[in-house]
Amino acid sequence: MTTQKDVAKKAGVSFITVSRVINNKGNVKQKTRERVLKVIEELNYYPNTLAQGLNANKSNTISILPLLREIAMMEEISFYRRIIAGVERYCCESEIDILLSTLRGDPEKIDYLRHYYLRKSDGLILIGISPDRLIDKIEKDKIPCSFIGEKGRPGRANYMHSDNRLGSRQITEYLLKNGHKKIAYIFTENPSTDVIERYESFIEVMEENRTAFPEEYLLYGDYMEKGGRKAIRKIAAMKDRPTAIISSTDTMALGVFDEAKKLGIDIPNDISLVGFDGHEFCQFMTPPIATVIQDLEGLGYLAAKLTIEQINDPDKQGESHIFPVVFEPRGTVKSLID
Amino acid sequence: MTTQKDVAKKAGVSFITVSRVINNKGNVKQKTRERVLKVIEELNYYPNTLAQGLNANKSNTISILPLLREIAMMEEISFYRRIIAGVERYCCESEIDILLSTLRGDPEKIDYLRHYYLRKSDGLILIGISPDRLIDKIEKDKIPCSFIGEKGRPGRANYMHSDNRLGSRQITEYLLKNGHKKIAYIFTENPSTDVIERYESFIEVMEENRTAFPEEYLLYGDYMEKGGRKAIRKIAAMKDRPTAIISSTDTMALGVFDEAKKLGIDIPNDISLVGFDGHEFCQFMTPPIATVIQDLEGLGYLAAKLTIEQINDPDKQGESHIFPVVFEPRGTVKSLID
DNA sequence: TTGTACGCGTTATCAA
DNA sequence: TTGATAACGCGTACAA
Repeated sequence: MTTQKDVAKKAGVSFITVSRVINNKGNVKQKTRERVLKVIEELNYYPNTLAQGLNANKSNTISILPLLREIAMMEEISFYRRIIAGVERYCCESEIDILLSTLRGDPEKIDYLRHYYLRKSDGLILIGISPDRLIDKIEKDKIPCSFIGEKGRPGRANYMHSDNRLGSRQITEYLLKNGHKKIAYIFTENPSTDVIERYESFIEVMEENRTAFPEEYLLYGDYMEKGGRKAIRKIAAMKDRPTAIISSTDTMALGVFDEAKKLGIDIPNDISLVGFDGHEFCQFMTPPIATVIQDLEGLGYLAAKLTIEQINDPDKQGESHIFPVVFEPRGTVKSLID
Repeated sequence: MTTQKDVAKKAGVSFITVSRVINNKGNVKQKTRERVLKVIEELNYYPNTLAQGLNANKSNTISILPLLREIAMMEEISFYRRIIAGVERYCCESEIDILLSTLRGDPEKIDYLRHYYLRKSDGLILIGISPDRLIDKIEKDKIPCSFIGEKGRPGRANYMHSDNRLGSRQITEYLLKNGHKKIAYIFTENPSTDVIERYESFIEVMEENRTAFPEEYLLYGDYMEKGGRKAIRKIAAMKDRPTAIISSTDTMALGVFDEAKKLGIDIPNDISLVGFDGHEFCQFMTPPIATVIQDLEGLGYLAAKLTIEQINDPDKQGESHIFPVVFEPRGTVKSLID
């Protein structure tokens, strides 16, 4: 391995001069600098970031930590990738590298701050992880971090999530306005914060509009297609079928969509359907599936930005942001009003 | 920050004993070990991996380096995320962390080995990156690495890719067997190695079967939906339309599919369509799009496995693997034979 | 403008 | 079984 010493020797200077050159710090005579740079090139010298990090007690990395529920693997991976793309876009500009560590297993037992303490990650971006158990340590050790998809009290951490309530409100109001009175809802087992908000907002709007929501119409899925398939089969068997279905996630909506076809149920003529998430595939279905589009890349970008700002300014307060969403009613919703 | 010294002081031992305890090396009296472990717990001590890495000149990380052509951003992100999922699955088991660094910009100017030299990544997984310019350094410095989607001469590096030739052969033979004689092909501008292989194999089979492939039927897309849309519009304007279209990628096939609908062209009754890649969305279209399914997660998993094996055994030779693919003829292909 | 001495937290080597 | 010392590569503080 080539070190500063090797470069220094060959360039006929002391190694500290080499350090000055690569960091553009201190005064180095132009001629010396050029000579050193030439030797660096010749010897294929790279500074050792481990040593730099040890010295400065920082590593110029941030860690992205998505929590993966085993059950929803591919679904979440696709979801996370878009967030990560946003993080990457910001980090690219800041010359910060990214440690990716998808977390699996029992959420109660995972050591979420491990990367900060162990790897000296300068900051953390936590996706789908509850701040409750972590916030004390974060405040105490001033850990720069952002929670995506969660809310929390103002303090050190940043919080950001999509406006699930608004999206859900828009869906529900749109369906009601179009004459739907019998609406089924596909909730999930082990719901995430996002999914809970969507459901709560749905109930709220239904109550505001004094529309009945019989228990029978509340179904549970598993985040995945399979859950949607199960749900539509249950609905198919009902005596009094709903005229519309709202699914907590696009993937379950997809399951409903595909299984309905097999059951001979016509969407939207027999039943209308709306999803939530904004997956790309929705728009290519026949008909295109109505959904709420989120700015996942934007979430990731902002998380990176705020986290890195805190790294550079340890006293910066945390921020909370709610990201706007766009409800797109598409071909899967039929108006019952002539 | 808590260091070995702090633990040592509180436990009433020298710091070297602490080191022995956390590494399970050397002899430490059981009672001392327990006392040290207790203090480690109390002080929330984590070893500093930067210091460990500096000492051992390795970092216990591997870098994933996907090359991103600007033009095909979301497409490639979706492609890469499945490979990365495979890498993660293996690394998880090996307690190795992952540095993710999506590369953008001019492929000729990117420093692909930067992570190895700078960050002391123990190994590299390069996706969609040509080995040509790198292989000398890799051999010289014995860099553990795997190229996904590329071929190369046996040596230090590992190479793995899907069996594009076989997939393409299966598609073409299937179409011919079903009576298609006029087949259009959507190739790409700036084709990747994968895409070139698919095309070459297509031509090979056409020649073997002495089937004419007029120049007019060779179209060029941009990897994306848009390319597919452009292609089908050209085809729609032809006097002598093909009876089938093979698209180099699923995403372009999707463009063909969606745009055909708008043009009033019925797939498969007017024209048959086959894609390549195995994207999930294909199966949910109406009708489902025929495609060649690849084991992307398997590619990632194997790349991680071979790379890490080389890290642990510096003299291990590189391996080459061709991954089997599965052609799934689906609803978008119509037989012309009664 | 350039150089020397020291410390970052860890592990390896040798000594007790 | 335990401890002292040196070394990993770099940057800071201070000196020349």
